[in-house]
Amino acid sequence: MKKLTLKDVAKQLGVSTATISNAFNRPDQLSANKRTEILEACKEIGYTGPNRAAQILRKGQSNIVALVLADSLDYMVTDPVANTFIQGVSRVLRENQKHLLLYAGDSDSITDVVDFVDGFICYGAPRNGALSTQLNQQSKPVVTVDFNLEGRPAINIDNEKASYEIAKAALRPGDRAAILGLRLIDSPSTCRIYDSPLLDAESSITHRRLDGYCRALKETGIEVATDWIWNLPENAGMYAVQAAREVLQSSPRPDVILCMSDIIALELLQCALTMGIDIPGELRITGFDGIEEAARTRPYMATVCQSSVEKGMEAAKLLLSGDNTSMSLPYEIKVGETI
Amino acid sequence: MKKLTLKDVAKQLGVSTATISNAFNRPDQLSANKRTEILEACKEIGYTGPNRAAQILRKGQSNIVALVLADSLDYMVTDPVANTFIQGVSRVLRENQKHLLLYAGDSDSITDVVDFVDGFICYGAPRNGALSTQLNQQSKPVVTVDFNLEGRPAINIDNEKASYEIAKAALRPGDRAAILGLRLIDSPSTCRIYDSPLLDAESSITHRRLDGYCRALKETGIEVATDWIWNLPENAGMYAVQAAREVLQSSPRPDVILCMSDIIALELLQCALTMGIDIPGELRITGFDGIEEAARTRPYMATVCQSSVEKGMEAAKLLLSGDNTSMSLPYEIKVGETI
DNA sequence: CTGTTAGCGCTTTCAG
DNA sequence: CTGAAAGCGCTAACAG
Repeated sequence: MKKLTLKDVAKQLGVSTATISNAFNRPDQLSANKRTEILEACKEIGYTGPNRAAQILRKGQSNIVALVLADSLDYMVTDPVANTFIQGVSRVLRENQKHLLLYAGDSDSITDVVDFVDGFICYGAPRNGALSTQLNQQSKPVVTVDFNLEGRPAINIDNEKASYEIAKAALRPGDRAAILGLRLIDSPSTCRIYDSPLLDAESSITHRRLDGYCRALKETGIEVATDWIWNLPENAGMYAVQAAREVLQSSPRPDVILCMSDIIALELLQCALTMGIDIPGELRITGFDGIEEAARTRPYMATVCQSSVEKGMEAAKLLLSGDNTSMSLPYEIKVGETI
Repeated sequence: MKKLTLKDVAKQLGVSTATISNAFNRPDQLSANKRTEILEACKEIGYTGPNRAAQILRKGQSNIVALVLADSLDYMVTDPVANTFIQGVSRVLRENQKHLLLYAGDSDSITDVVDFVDGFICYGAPRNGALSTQLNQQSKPVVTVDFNLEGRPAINIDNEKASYEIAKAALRPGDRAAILGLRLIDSPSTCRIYDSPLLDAESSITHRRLDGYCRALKETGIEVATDWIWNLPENAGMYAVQAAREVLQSSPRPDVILCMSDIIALELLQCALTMGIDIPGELRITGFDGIEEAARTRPYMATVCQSSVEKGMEAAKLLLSGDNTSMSLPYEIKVGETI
């Protein structure tokens, strides 16, 4: 049995195509009676409504929102921070009957979808920088998160300030301090940064975090050499373990280690405990993000809690509202038991 | 500046629309020279290729695959098992230039997307049973995972056998045993099942797991009353904590607790350790799934490892291949340190 | 309130 | 290899 078209149905019911269309899309254009009559008849003969593909072309609207993630879905989908963000987004989209298309930030271009999605939420700077340009050149709404695109509304937290505050809480004068950073330089593996050229030093949030750490360090009278700053290419346990081992085996060992994510901090904590290091007696650790697992761990991780769910919800709301107003979301310093 | 259409471009370049279309879609229809010449000219004037919305309508193909999850995205997106599955799916889709649309299993219907997606991967029985019917009635390819749909290819592991084996490994004659189950009955909160009507007893994989446990229990000469079987509505820590408390406070306390997921088992382990219970001396625990966190925990969880990444990859491959052959994937019993 | 009609932008036959 | 033309299925303006 071939799929029914609106035209078939109109013929069968002996009314015009406009009437069928209106019955589904514009209730005000026909009497309530006629409408329910038509809708029932449609149900009876198995017509579930106008073909969406045709609607998309005709209306220029698909009810699909693309969520452009910073990196390949492969990485992103297992990152707990990204996940809670997606959770927030999906909650609002669902309320508004929109659908969610996941788009990888290392894709070649957005041309595959730009013609039919209703808008973009861009979570973090796409690994492929060309996407940023393309996103900005097209005319559909874009909301950026943890990242800025000229002229587009953005949602952020104050990463510099948050990092400054958590570092201040952890540091004591005379400390030896190390930093486990994220995407500070362009390297495919865990390594110390030395004087490698910095990656997106102007725009990336991890550089803002570094700025915050550095301000706190300076104020406390502590210097950190670039061989005490590690770079992880991705926020994944596997890279964190390597960095954790390297830093814990340094001699002399640092008194404080500032980590740019909870994943990193947790892995470090695990390593340290295994080595029999007393936390926070011999070593203080701070994280960033406030993921659930960080709260489950004993001792509780000192970290910056940002509500990713809310971030996601706000991003989706902002996109759907069409507003062009950026916003800065609150965060919370959780002192925990590791400093 | 208005967006260019294929027609505009054809006029500007002084060729027919068919030629432009062919240049983009069917290289064999024109000389290589002409083709690159056209493609370059297009790039120059800023035409990135045929409008996708129109292509979708015309070709009946969108390169979008819908992943129908068992429940709302809200729940699913933070479930580590689901996430690794999505990871697998996305990896294969990306290789094949397909895009991923996440679809909630508690949606009202699939009509919003059925007209334009190229196919469906259905991960677990959708909470809204109507979706199953609709999926089966439409003509686009469907692959089911951890679940069966008449006439459609399915990917599963042998849940009954795996559960039997892990239970056998954990049980000793004379044990008192309890079960922490998942979606066995229709209840919105954690509770014992007693003799509530079972939910999808025929088709659900958690009932297969229960079958496996029961076979092992019987063989070992152990009886488990229905007030020693708990039901969790979702695979989430919050429900697990409640069940864990209830079961650990039972008196006499069980010697073995069989959990239908690692999330449940981990939460139980945590509770037990907090209460000072010796694992496995005073209490043995088994999980199911083999999530990463279960391997990070000390003592290591005894569990059934199934590779969700592979499941996802196989599901996507199967969908794209158009084959109609179901498959059963291997699993591995990991004895761990909790039994 | 209903029917007619011109496209939305493209693909693909078909004749040249 | 090219150009003309018929739709894919629908919506919305317009005239009745």
